[in-house]
Amino acid sequence: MRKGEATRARIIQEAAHLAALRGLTGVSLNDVAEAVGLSKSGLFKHFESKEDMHLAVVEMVGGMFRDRVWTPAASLPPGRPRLEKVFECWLHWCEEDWPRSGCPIMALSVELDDQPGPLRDLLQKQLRAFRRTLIDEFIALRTPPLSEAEAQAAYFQLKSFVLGHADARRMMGDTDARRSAVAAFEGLIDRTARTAA
Amino acid sequence: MRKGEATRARIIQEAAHLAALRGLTGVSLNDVAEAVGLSKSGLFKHFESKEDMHLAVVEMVGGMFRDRVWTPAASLPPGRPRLEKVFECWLHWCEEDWPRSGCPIMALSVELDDQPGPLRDLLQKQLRAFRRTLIDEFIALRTPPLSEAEAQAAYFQLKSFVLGHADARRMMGDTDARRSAVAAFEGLIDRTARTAA
DNA sequence: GACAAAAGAGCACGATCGGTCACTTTGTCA
DNA sequence: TGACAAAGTGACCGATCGTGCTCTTTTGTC
Repeated sequence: MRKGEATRARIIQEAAHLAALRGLTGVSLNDVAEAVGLSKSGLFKHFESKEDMHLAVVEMVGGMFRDRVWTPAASLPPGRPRLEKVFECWLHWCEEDWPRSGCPIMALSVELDDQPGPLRDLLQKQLRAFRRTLIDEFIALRTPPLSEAEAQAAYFQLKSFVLGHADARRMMGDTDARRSAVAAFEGLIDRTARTAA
Repeated sequence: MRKGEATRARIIQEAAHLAALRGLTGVSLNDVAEAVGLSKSGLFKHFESKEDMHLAVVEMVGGMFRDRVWTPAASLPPGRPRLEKVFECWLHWCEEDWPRSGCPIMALSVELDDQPGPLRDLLQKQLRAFRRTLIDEFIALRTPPLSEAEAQAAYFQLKSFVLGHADARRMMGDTDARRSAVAAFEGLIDRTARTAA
């Protein structure tokens, strides 16, 4: 029981890393087995099928994201402190927690966004929950509170800057990506917090 | 000679569409052959290998992007008119030119960003050229002209909003994605054009 | 209308894909 | 410590992968 859970976690971790690198489609069970030091048939003691493993990957990555990006901010006061912490942790997640591969959630999003099915549904559910959380945080950024529409617009830009940061850094090799993203975000926060009473 | 070029173009077109849907890795030569109504061995009269076909796809998509997004703007006056036209055409490219699959360049970017090789190099070259063009356009947005750093920052945000638009629309099913993107972009242009003399 | 070249079909190859099964080894707990 | 389930292995399955080969059909040219 104990041993099994540990190797299962290792499998998921390796699969997530490889999937972030080459996409779910680009990773075979053999690749994962080799990376984790197991025989291919050994994997099937932990997962019923490849798709079952994919689901575990999405779930694990979603939980890890929450731990690393939201949890550190949750203990701060609502509004600006939390939002700034989330943004900082999000960039850190992309750069440091997945240094070789980039954020697996972004890779999975692009890969799954036009492939209906339980995998896409699970990812979507997690993303929607996080989005809701951050929109509420934007609402609390100002007194009087932001309208739902204003907060949604602000979240759109926040998420855009995270995506832009990843694109600039990874695809364009832009070493100033973080600076650009932080500057854009600070401008957004300033404008949003300052808008007419 | 003539006939061959036509089918070659059809192959590339189908391959690009399928690759935008499922990624280059997720598309087999059989898939492409079937989509274009050809036998698998027939493909090899037009391409030496799968990677050769991938290169043709990247090149063709890059040229098409330039035609659909930059060319319509190039005939307008420099600065704001061109930038607004580019942004509009870019969203149109994502939504209408690739309605089922989404923009293939974004899909390819995420798939290739950590896979060194001629494919990634070619894509990067095209993206860098376009980026340079738009940065120059931002520089011309205002008198006195924007500094290189200011223009780079503005381009970072423009590209971010395009990425955010695709993510919101395709992954999150946000039907207001275009409105959010346009609003964010207009804000960016206004602020950038207005900054201190 | 002959004819070379181009376009494409059909088949077969070795490798690898996801997955199954019978078996051995290892860990857990009474 | 002994028993029994869990963990892990290796051989193997049918299907599909990218690619080469030979052959037929189509196309453009003189």
